[in-house]
Amino acid sequence: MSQNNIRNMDEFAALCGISRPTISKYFFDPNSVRQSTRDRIEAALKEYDYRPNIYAMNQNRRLTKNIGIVVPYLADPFFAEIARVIERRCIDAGFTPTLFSSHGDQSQEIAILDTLRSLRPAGVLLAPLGRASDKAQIEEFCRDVQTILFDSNIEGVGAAFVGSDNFSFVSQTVEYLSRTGSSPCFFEMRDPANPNANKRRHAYLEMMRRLNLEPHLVKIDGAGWGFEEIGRVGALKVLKEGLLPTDTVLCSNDRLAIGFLSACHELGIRVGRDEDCTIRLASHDDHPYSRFTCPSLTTAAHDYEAVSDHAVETLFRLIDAGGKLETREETLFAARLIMRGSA
Amino acid sequence: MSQNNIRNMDEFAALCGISRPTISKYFFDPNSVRQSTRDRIEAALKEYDYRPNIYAMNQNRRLTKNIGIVVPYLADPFFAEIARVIERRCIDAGFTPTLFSSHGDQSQEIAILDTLRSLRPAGVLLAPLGRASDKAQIEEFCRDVQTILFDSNIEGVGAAFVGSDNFSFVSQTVEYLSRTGSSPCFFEMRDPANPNANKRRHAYLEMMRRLNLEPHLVKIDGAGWGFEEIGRVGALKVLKEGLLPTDTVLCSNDRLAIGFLSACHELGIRVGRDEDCTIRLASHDDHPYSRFTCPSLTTAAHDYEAVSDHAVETLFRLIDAGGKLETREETLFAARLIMRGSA
DNA sequence: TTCATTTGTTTACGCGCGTCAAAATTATAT
DNA sequence: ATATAATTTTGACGCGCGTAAACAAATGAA
Repeated sequence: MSQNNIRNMDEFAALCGISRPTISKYFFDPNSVRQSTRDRIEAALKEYDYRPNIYAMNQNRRLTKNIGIVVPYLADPFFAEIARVIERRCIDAGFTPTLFSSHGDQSQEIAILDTLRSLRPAGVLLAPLGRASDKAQIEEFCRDVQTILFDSNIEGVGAAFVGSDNFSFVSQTVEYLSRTGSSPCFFEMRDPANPNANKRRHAYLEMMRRLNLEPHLVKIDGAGWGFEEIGRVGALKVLKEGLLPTDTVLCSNDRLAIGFLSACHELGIRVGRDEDCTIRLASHDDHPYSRFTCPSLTTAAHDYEAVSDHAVETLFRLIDAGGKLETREETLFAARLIMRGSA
Repeated sequence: MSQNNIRNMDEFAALCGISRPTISKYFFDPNSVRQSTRDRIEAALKEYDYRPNIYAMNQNRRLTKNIGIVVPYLADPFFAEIARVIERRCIDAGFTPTLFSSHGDQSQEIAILDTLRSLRPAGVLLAPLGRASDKAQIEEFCRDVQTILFDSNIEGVGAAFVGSDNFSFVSQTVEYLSRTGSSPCFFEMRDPANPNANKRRHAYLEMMRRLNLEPHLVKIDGAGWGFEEIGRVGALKVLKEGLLPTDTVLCSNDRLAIGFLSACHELGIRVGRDEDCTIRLASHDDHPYSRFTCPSLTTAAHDYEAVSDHAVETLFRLIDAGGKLETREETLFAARLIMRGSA
């Protein structure tokens, strides 16, 4: 490894014995130059460890190699996990991902889109806040920047949507709970921030209809992204006032269920399928912590990998196609039922 | 709002009726121009919503306005939370933070430092992996880039360190547990990834010595960042084999404790201070989920805000000082004992 | 009003690289 | 070997802005 005296691409090109335009071409896409020249460049690269100035690179490129990843709430390990996988895929494909979290806040989501615009990214993977999103602004953003939506859909916005099939989640849990005991009521926020919540409610109602069972919706108050606390407070109220219509509860998502379990423990109510338990509880998402709750949560799991992979892959197709897919694709992945202690 | 036809700073300057160098100055620091000109620029900014090209800006600036934030493991809500606060502070101060997670992996940590180097940031806030870090590489990085270490210290590396006072954490929990019941054993990983773990062990031993109590270390196997699972498996083994020397357990951190609780539940062991409980459990960190465990966790809380604020503030001082503080500062913040159900 | 000080203007250059067109070279196929 | 296609080189320009120096204008206190 020699001294790193190389100030610019010209000097590096001279050391390689290759012209600068070719070097430039190589850095945009290593496969765009002949194998033999690629080898020579990479040998020199190893010896002198030169790296082109990213600012100068991106200034005049039609398209940068940046990819924006936006999640609504990074403190939720679900999003942290999915962001991790997506990040990995982008890097492996030669892109530079940048991670943003809206932190559950509309103004921050808008600010992120603004920042992204000036980054001129090759593409963006956006999981919108949902109900709290300023849809007009997102729509406008998607007109300017190649964007794939994930997790939370906004009809007609973005080049494609990749997410989980909420009906698959709920149908499996409802079917399982009904088959192995009494049928569940559905525990959810009155005013859910995430549109998936609405889809899940509809799926619950539909499944109960199909199974010819009477549906019960238990709606609790609360706003924001502190779902555990909302679930805990809501469950305390419901349990104390005896408002629970069934002994089997299906939570809209795991974080609410975590709060529900906390409330049960506070009240000395045992949850699970043992004889001394009075409540069965199940949920959706397979939150990273759901296997460590007490009891561990029976839930329906996202196919993280499939969602991440397909979102990234769709974005790459979009980029390759120069920003146009024939139609706006919507891809939904099925859930996998995970049976644990709580139901 | 007019059309956004403005292609560059020259055009915007013309529309303002102000010279381009002054506009340039304004964008580097709005306070560096006279109030009256600032007003004129901002009025024009509102009307035409021009934004300078960040790539051209950063290409020739001595110092960019970028700040890198690096955490070891973003799926841990503790780091997600601290990153959120730091991000906010940076934005408010007119900087552009970029968040990176090493995902518990040395090679990724190194890759991040490499990326950061070419971003030429004004400063970096780095929480190293700890034991898994390549210290030589980090040291070299810190020589080139203004860096403040946080959470996990590396002696002598970086311009300053900001973290929590592990002795404060452990002394409070040990004192509390010993005062209100039998004295605790210390439950930890045999080979902890984080240097804080070692500090906590020493603090435990020191506190037990001071209180004239016999210390007991319970070391469990496991590697990586899946602390909950490591704690669960370790606790299962310890509990099943009757290796627990006391009925009071102090976990090195909350994530291990979450695993411990899970194991207890599996084995039908009740945890808490009620009469029918056989184990008391406490821990450290005040993990965002620790209030929702069953039972809720008695723990020692980080002063998130203080750590974040002071880290950011120290970095700003460093930047203002042109990259040199008189001495390498190490600032530790005390913990706050949070009494909950588990002990 | 006067003079020193702060602030803004003019002019001009350079940063590091993208990109283009035409020419030269190399690889591949016939 | 020759024709054709693919790749690289040469030479040159421009991107959008930072920055420096010399000068002009505005400000503010005496």
